[in-house]
Amino acid sequence: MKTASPATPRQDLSAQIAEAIRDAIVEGRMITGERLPSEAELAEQFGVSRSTVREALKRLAAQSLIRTQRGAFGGAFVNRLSYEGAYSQQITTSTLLLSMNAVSFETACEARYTLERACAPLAARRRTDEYLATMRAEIARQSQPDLSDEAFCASDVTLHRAFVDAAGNPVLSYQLAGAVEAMQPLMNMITFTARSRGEIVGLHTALADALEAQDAAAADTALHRLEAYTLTLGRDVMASRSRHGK
Amino acid sequence: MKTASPATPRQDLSAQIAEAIRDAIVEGRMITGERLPSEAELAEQFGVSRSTVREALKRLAAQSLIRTQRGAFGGAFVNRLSYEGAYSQQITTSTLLLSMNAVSFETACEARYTLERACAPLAARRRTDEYLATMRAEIARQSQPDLSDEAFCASDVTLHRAFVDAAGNPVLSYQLAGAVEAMQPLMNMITFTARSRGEIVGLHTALADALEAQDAAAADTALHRLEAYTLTLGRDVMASRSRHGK
DNA sequence: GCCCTTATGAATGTCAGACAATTAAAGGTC
DNA sequence: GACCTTTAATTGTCTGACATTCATAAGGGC
Repeated sequence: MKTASPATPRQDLSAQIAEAIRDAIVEGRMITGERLPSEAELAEQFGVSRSTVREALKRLAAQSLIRTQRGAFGGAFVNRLSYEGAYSQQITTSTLLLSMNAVSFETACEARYTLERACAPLAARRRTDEYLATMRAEIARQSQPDLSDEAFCASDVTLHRAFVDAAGNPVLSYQLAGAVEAMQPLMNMITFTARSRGEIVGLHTALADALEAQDAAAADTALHRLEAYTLTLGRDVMASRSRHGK
Repeated sequence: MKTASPATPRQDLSAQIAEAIRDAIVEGRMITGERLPSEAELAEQFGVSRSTVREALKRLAAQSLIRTQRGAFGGAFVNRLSYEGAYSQQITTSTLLLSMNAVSFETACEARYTLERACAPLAARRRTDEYLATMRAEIARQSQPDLSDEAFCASDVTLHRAFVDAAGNPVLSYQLAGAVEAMQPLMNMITFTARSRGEIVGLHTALADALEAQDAAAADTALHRLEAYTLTLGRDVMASRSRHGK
């Protein structure tokens, strides 16, 4: 049946088939939850072997466009692409992009805080007690002197995500997830002294206070100062790294 | 050799292998441009068949973590994850998220313009003649009355991406690419009247003027008004859609 | 009739082996 | 040295088989 596309043998068959199915999903010809034909049927439809179809399906699964289920009445189903799924993909891509050293600490830092500041007006307007409580709790945790650097960073991420979520826009949260989480590996390289922790906790407190008072300008200021301070910390690490060779 | 992980048979072998290789790449044990062992070698190393390895590799290829080359001295190579690659993945994920109707037009619109406004201060400070010229050119195109709605939307995207790129931060551009491009399918549903086009072109001109004058506040205002206007247009479409069934 | 156990069949997951297609490099010819 | 041919390595594809999973149907005990 192979329709023999005239001059498109540039890609693998599996890539072409993956693309065809992806288009069907994106264009709404297949709806969420719908079951794809079985691998054997797809193989026949596209005029290829089952292995080729399977490779195509694995490509789609890697983008979490479909999920597969074994057993009777199993098969491949169109995924809903939940926010969580989108988040994790977003984070994976962003982390990759940064970890491949194509991006300087300065650039990543600037992007992250610029985006975060964008949330400030919405967060100040919409913040609920729930998110405020999360931020306060993380600030308390960050004040414990026996906290490891990794745990401090993780808490930092949690706090900032609470701030972003307080803006009450899931698409914004999704976009920011990448920016905030992807910075963590870079932040993890920083050894936090007691003094720098104190400084950061102070700025976090200012941020939480601003949100509580629904003062967007104050939140903006706190984030500006946090960016500046993070930048100096990061620069120190980068400088000492390049001094000690690689 | 199968190390028989104690209690992790939750995933397919191909997914496990993909994850193992992905970790190796992310953690820097494999560097950009490096060649992976051949499929046959990987199959032996992991104690699985070649098909299983291939499925794992397809998963990684779908995330553009690797690229494959046929022939002698071919194989799978660790990809650099260029900005373009990251862009397109970002766009795919964002588009999917929006197109699956899990997101309202209002939410998407708010997120998009909130993020774009975040770029205003940087863009106003750093804008070069190049990006200004691109914006002016797109405004001129949008003023042509015989332009199709699709072309109008595409030009809109180009203009807004020029604005974002003017901020001079590639990470920011990458993050925004998703927000801006993913809106296009939603915008494409809008039929632009001559009046609405005029309104939009006027706001675009105000945005370009603000950038030229390096006036961040004016750019912010223009984007606010653009958001408000886009929202009314979108609401009209949604309303008429729900009236006419479906 | 009701519940528990046991087939059954359809589907994915995995394997093994084969061949085709591609490609860079080595070797040969002039 | 330039050009052509061979070669070997590697991915791409196909075929057929078996293992595994799992909802449903069938059967048996009470």
